[in-house]
Amino acid sequence: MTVTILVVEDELAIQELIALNLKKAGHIVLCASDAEQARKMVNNILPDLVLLDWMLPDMSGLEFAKKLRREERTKTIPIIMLTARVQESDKIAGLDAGADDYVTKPFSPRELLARIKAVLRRRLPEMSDEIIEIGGLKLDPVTHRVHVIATDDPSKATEITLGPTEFRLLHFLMAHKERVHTRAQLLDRVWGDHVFIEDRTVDVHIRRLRKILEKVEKENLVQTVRGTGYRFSIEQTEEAVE
Amino acid sequence: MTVTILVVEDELAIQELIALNLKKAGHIVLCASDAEQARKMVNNILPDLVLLDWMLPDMSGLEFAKKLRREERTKTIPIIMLTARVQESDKIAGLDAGADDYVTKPFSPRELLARIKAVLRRRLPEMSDEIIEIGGLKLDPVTHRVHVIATDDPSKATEITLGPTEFRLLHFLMAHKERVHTRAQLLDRVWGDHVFIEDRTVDVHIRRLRKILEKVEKENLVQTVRGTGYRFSIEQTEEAVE
DNA sequence: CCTGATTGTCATAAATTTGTAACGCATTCT
DNA sequence: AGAATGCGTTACAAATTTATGACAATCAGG
Repeated sequence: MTVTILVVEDELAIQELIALNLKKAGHIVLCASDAEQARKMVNNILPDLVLLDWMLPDMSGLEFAKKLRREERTKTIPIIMLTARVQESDKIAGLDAGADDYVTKPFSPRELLARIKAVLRRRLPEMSDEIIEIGGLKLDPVTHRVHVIATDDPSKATEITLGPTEFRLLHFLMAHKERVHTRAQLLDRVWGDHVFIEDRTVDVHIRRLRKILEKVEKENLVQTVRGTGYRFSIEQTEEAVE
Repeated sequence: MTVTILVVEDELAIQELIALNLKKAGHIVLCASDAEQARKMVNNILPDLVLLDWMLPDMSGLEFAKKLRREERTKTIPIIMLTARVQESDKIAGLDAGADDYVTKPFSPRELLARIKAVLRRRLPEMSDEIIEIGGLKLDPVTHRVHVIATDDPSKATEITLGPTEFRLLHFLMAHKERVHTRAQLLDRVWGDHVFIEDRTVDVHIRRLRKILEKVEKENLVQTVRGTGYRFSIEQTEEAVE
C-alpha cells in the first residue's frame, strides 16, 4: 500500500530520521518544518496521514490539528502526535483535537511504524492496495478489476464490470467480511463521512451489486441481516428446510 | 456497540472535545451544560452511560448523580465522574453517590475511552460486542450470527437463524446468564425504554426463541421462573424425570 | 450539445416481524 | 374441588423492513 505521509517537525535531524524510516517502509514522505509550510503542502497534496510534532515554531501542533479537523477536505486524515517526553502537563487538558494516537519521544522507528500501521488499518483498511480474494471473488484495487474464479479451474477467471459505487461498496464489504454493517455505517465509509443521503439508497446499491453478482452466481455472498444491515460472508445462512 | 453517552460538562471547549472523541469511537453523544439541561435530556432519551463533571453551574455533579440513582428509570445507568481534584475524601463521597469510575483531569482520550469501555463491560455486558459462548451456544454480535456447537466435535457449528427481537433477547439473556429477569426488566432492556407493550408479549417472544432452540435441543437453556420471569441457565432444573 | 453511464429518490410489491387476543393446561390458593 | 393466577401456544392482522423497477438529475466524454 502506497501511503503518503506528511511529517511536520521543526528539528531537522529528527525530521530526516523519520523521513528516512518512512521511505524505507515504502511510504511517500512530505516534510514541513512549521505549520505554515505544512498548510501549503496539504493544500497541494492531500496526505493519507499526518505525523505532527506537539511543539512547532509558529503554532502549536494542537492548533494545527484542530485546523485540519475543521476543514472538510482534511477532517478525516488520521493524525499521530509526536510529543516530547511523557510530561503530563504537556498533554494539557489531555484532550487533543482529535489525534488518533500519540508517540512520545524518544521513540524507536519500529514503534513509529507500528503505530502508523495500526492507525491506517483502523482508519482505512480498505485503502490498502492489497488484492482481496474471498469466496471465489478476486478484487484488485490497483487494476480496479473484479474477477470470478472458476471453482473447478482456479486458473480461469472471468471479469465482471462494476460501476464506481458498486466497486467501492464491494471493496468495503470484502475488506470487512463477516461483519454486519448498518446502512449508516456503509454511507459513512463507502460514500464518505457526513453525506446527506437516504438510508434506503444503500438498498438500491446493494441491489445493483447483487444483480451483477447474480450473473456469476455469487449473489449470496452479499447477505441481508434483517433489522440491522448487510454483510459479506462465505458462510451461507441456510434456511431451515421443513 | 452503539452506545449513547450523555456528557454533562459546563466548559464548552472540553465538552466538545470529549464529544468529538466519543463520536469518533462510534458512540452517540448527547451534551448538556448543566444539571437542568441534563435532566431534560435524560427524560427524553435514556443514555447508556453518563459522563458527569464534578462541578456544574447549578448543582454539584454529586447531587445530580444521586438524583439519577434515586429514580427507577435511571438508577442503573453507569456514571463516570470527571474530576479536577484527586482528593480521597471526594472519591469517597462520589462512590457514595454511586459513581462507577473517576477520570481526573487532565486525561487523554485514550484513557477516557478505556474507562468507558471497562465500565460498560462491567455494567452493560450486552453492549460490548464480545462473543458470548454458553452451554453450547455461541452468539457473535459482530457478525450477528448464532451457532450451536456440537458437543462431540467442537469444531462443528450449525448456524441458527433468529429474528431481530429474538436475537436481542437471546443476547441479553446470555449476557446476563444465571439471573432471573422480570418481564418488565426485559421490556426495558431488550425492547428499549419508554415502550408501552404488554408484559405477556414477552412470553410470546420467549416462546419463539424456544421454538427455534428446540430444533437444536437447547430449549431448556431458557427457563421459566414461575411468579417472576425468565432466566438463561446451563444448570438444569430437573423435574421428576420420567 | 448530444449520448450513455451513473446515481439518488420514489412508489409499489414482497417478505418478515411483531404485538395482541384467545384458549387451554398447570399450579396455587381457599 | 372450584376458583384464581400464571404460563404455554396458536392464530392473525397490523406494522415494519427489504426488494425491485422506474425515473429524473447529473456527469463524463465525444
